[in-house]
Amino acid sequence: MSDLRERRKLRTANTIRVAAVNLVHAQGLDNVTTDMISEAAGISPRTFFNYFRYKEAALLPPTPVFRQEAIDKFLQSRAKILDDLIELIVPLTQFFSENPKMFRKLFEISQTHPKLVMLKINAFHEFEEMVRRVIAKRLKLRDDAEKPILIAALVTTGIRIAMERWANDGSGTPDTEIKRTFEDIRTIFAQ
Amino acid sequence: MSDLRERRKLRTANTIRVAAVNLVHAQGLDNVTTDMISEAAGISPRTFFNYFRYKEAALLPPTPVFRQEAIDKFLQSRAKILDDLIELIVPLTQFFSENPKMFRKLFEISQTHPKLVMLKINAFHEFEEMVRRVIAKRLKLRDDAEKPILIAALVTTGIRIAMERWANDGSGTPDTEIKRTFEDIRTIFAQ
DNA sequence: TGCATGTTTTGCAGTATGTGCAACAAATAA
DNA sequence: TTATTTGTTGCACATACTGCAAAACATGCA
Repeated sequence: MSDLRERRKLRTANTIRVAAVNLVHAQGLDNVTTDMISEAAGISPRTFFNYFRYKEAALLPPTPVFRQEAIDKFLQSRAKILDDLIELIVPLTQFFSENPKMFRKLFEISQTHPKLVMLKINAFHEFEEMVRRVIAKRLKLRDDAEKPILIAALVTTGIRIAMERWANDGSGTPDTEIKRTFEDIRTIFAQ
Repeated sequence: MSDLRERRKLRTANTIRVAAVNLVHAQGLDNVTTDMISEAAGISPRTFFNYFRYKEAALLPPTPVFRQEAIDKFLQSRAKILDDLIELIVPLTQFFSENPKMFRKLFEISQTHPKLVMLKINAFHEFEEMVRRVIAKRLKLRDDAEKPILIAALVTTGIRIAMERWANDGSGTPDTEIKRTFEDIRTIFAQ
């Protein structure tokens, strides 16, 4: 598998994404067909489904993945797990802070249609599973043990709210919002 | 609008639900068509869509609603808001603890297909919005203020995990799992 | 009872999503 | 150049879902 081919595929996927986001932003999800997106992206209708399993998938940012070194560091650390998790996750928000325009457009779109709200929520849920697995590994527990499940759910919820805060008010960076949110969470449960 | 008509509609909706759950449980979501469900429920294919907007909607329990008296009590209480929220929400789980078989079947199904996982998550998200509104009212804040958003998200996450715990291990009742889960959450954030 | 009214169900015709398959085109390796 | 691998496309098809108007049904009232 050559490097060129891979980059070409990434570029094509991105072209489709841009076409999809723009069309949907302008006309609404229900008024945009996969044919229109393909047309705008310069590919055949069939090819659209080679890249995305369903129409709406072109409207989501690619699933983030932890860098291996970051995982290793997290697994070996003995500091508080919540702090380490935040440190592990914050770099993933870089994609958004580097493309704030695209992100806000995506965020805006995702509020216009129940289907898209659902997909956004689902993306966080998949993220939650990834976080759960890495927590289980650090705690040397099974994937489906109670502790990893609960911590992953709470942390993901915090991240979700923090990103919403950031997308809404605009000032600051994702990571300051994340820190502020988790302080708020502590306050809520401290009594 | 007579009472008879209303009850008939509820009964029909339920017939469709039962047919759908059983068929999907036996054959998997992708091998069951809306035509098959309609056939099994004794209605025409077109009528299916009079009752449910999309195929999968027949596979979800009806959205729970707070009873008005419970809301009033919650709004007027001056106790700790987290405790009051739990007290407000626990009665909603009665439907499940009263129909454990149906619930477990639903729960089982919802793990077999990404689409169904997504719908389950989405159901909790809609629940979260309901909780957020009632929190905002009690705190005399806007719906989109930070505090209601955050508290609603955290509480809903706790409930979701608690219900998963209950569905998985089987013993006990939903409300004991809810209390145990929130104690665990406190522990996680107390340091 | 029998008619008039409102409601629900149904059939039909049509659009869109999404899949399998086999032919084709293009890039890469030899 | 030729052989091989990889990606793209067209076609045929199943299924989801909608709008509309006719038919069937239930209900309220003379």
